[in-house]
This record gives sequence, structure tokens and C-alpha cells, in this order.
Amino acid sequence: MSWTDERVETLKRMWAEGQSASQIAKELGGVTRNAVIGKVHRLGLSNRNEDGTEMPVAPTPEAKPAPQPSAAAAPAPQPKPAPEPAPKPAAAAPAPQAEPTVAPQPVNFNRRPIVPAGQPLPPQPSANEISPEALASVREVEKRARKLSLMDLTERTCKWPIGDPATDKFWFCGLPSVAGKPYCEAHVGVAFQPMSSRRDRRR
DNA sequence: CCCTGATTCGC
DNA sequence: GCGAATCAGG
Repeated sequence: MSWTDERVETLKRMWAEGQSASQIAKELGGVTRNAVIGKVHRLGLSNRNEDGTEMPVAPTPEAKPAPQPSAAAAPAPQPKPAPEPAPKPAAAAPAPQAEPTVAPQPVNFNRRPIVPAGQPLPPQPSANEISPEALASVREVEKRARKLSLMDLTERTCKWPIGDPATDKFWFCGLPSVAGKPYCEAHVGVAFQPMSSRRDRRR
């Protein structure tokens, strides 16, 4: 495989989107992440920030990832988005808001790509109609949970939450996940219930 | 152990 | 220019 214009463009696009080198390599195929990284450097875009100045992950007020002057398709480039939707009633308005009614803003730092997005999220075991075996299996497994923190989760660790998120007694299962699933064997058992599994108690 | 990007250097 | 091997880190 060679770096055709097309492939290079894909590389640039994905890199700009914040995709990891390995993800880009997968997408392109025929290359390793090393190759991608090497190319990225040769292209001189190792610094994912167009601005040459050092930017220690500054909290960007506007989540603009940087408009790309794509030569391919850019009908309406809109060079100046300017208009600020949030007018500030400053001036003669002292009122030092004593009590903000709204909760703190969830500032979104490094605008990550909105990539894959996780699978179904935290399904707490609502002991509905889950097979007793599955539940037993889960209890057993949760004793052996690796108790991983959020940061330790990977694509192949069980992401089943255990405990109370509001306390220190919270962690993720962390056992090897079933290929393609976000959970381990046991948790898959309670997370994914076949529609047909609900036996209807015929009165 | 899984992953990340950065760098080196023979090709 | 290319990218495997290696390094440095999370």
C-alpha cells in the first residue's frame, strides 16, 4: 500500500478529527499505526492544533474543531461565523447573582471526536426477569471483578458498573469482555435479554 | 496488559 | 519517503 492522495486525505481528516493513529490505520488498511504516525510527522501535522503556539489544552469556549478548507467539497465555507448568540447584559447591571439556579456548566475540554460512542450504557441489574443462573453467575463474577477505574477500561474489558458511583465503592467489572460486546460473559447474560426469553406465566 | 504518540534509522 | 522497532508514557 502506498500513500495515495486519497489515503493521505483520509489520514488528514481522521487525524484532524482526533482519531488515534491505530484507528486511522484500521480504517485505511494495509498500514500499521506506526506507518500512520510516521506519515503524520512527515506531513508535519503532529501537533493536532493548527496554531503553532503552544496550547496546553486550553478550554475552548466554542467547540470549533477547526474548519477544514477541504479541497474536495466545500461549497459554503462561511469564513465568518461571528454572531454570538449569548448577549451579555453587562453595563448597568450590578446584580451579583447570589444564587445561580442552574448547576455548574459541564465544560467540555478537549473536544474529542464524537466517535463510536459507547454501547448501551449503565444498565443496573433490575432483577426483573433474568434467569436465576445468570444472576448467580453475576454475583459470582462480581466477587472476582477486577475493579477497574474508568480510565482503565478498554475495548475488551467488561464495562459493567458495580457499586455506588457516589461513593468510593464504585468500579467496573473489568473482566475480559465478550468479543464485540461491552461486557463479560456473565454480564452479557443479564444485559442482553432475548425478547423471547420472557416466559409468560399462562395464568 | 491494554493502549497512546514520538523518535530513530536502515531501507 | 517509508515504517518497524523502539521509546516514553497513561
